[in-house]
Amino acid sequence: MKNAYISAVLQQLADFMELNGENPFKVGAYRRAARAVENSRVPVAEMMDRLEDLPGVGKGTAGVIEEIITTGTSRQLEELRQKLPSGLPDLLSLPGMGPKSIHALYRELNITNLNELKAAAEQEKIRSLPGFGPKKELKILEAIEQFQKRPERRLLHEAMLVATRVKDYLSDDGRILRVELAGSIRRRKETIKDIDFVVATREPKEVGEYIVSMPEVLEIVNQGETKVSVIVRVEGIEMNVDVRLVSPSQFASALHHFTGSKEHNVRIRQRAKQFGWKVSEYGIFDPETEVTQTFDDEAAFFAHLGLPYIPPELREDRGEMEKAERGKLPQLIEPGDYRGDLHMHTVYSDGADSILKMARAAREKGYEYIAITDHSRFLKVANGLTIEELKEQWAEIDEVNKEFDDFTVLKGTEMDILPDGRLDFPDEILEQLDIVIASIHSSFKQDEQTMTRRIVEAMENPHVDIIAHPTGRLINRRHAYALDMDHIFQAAKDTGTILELNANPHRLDLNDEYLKKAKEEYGLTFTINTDAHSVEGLNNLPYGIATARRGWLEKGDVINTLPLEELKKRLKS
DNA sequence: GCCGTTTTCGGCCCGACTGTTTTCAGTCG
Repeated sequence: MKNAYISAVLQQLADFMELNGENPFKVGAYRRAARAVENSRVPVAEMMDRLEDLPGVGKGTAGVIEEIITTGTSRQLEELRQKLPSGLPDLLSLPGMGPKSIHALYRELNITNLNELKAAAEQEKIRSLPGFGPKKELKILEAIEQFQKRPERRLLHEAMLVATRVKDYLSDDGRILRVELAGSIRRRKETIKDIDFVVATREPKEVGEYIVSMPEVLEIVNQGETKVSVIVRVEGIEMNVDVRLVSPSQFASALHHFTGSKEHNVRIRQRAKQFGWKVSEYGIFDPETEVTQTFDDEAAFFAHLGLPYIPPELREDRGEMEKAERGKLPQLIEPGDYRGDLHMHTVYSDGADSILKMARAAREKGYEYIAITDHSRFLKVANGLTIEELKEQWAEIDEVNKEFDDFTVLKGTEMDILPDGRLDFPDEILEQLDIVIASIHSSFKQDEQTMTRRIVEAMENPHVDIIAHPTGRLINRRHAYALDMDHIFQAAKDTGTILELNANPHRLDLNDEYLKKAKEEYGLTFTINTDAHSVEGLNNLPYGIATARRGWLEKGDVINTLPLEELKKRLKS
């Protein structure tokens, strides 16, 4: 039984308990247990005898976890399901609706799902309940409308485009003394709902006026002394932007606070409490001296709590606090560590630019090498190369290499793994290439066993160096193929195959969580590549680096940081 | 329900905002 399943049952149990009016701390305890299970590196089902080793798991929740492992569910959850309508937990996801309101509506008006809630609000039945009124009724209707429209989370690169425009505008005003991105976009999550900024100023009112008069603003959601919230449209992308206005001395604390994540902030406050202090967005308050300590930057903020600087990408409560406390934070990979891109396409297959143009653009970026990896003959839609065309390309690469004495173009391929698991080129071709990437572009719907075997067999070929975009997901568009990832990671370890982190912001594949798991549990090595189909595509690298950092990767985990000669040694012969 | 350099009971992260009140409960990030 997978940890994700056990964790989901615990979450459901917590939702139902909350709706049932249980002690909020008890509910919180179950949520914490769910998180601990989700984050456990070991399958929890294999550690039944020491469940209480998990942080936040005690006698009570250990018993429930054991029950879930043995019976697939929990008796308490089933009883609550009998008692409460199954649609109630869905209502928790409506903004402005918490357990108390939902339970009151159920108790007083027998509302059990979204449709009944909508009908009751439209018939103005809600306003007469104690604690509710006309405004709340209207808010409920708006929330339902918003929810049904489902404003999908935007991809990171779209959010960055909007954020960059807004930041430029903010930086132009002399009354704004400091400005930084905060929230999930600063942590570089793969999708973003709102763009958060923290701004330091002594004239919040005037700056608020300046913000709402930005030409790209479509709508002012909220304009106060401490927060301005607007909807902007930049190049057709509409997003919500929240700007927090603070005094210069509060800036560092506010930046930390609004960067989050929420879970990370909880851990920070708990630590401060050990010293008897209170952390808020304004600083760290010591009740004994009644002094609120402020900081010049985040590093000073962390130092005050006896911690090293924790990079934003790690602030997810995935173990960074424990590591920071012991001085064992990873030295995350930096953009400057990167020496060359090993996956890109040219006019030979479905790319837009020539080998020479790609090479020159990469050299301009300061790279020492690239690999040209056009598609193979099976992939007709992408104009995949025949063996003859591949050999013509080798001749051209040799010509291009004559132009440089400080830069090298490697001969590669992105070769298809065929639906039956065979590879698209024979070994006598593969052995002549510097680098062989294998990947799947067909028959996505095969079952888990077949799909996993396809990839594992490709890894077992002694010439295959890399598996590109291993799970095949397209964020917000297509799910990952059905794969047994533990099996894939084990096979990568056994065969010395390198897994790609594809930096295309639509892919980011492997994702942050798989990277962390593959590194920590299997000790794998990775490669970060843009999969560029044009010179512009090379610019996607920062999204790959950011995702690698979210996956706790260090320089030594990524082959693109190696000098050319060492890279060649690391690749299979 | 969990937990302990304030340790086996009594807390559990903090402050702002909103809409409902007439001093506060609920929700959010």
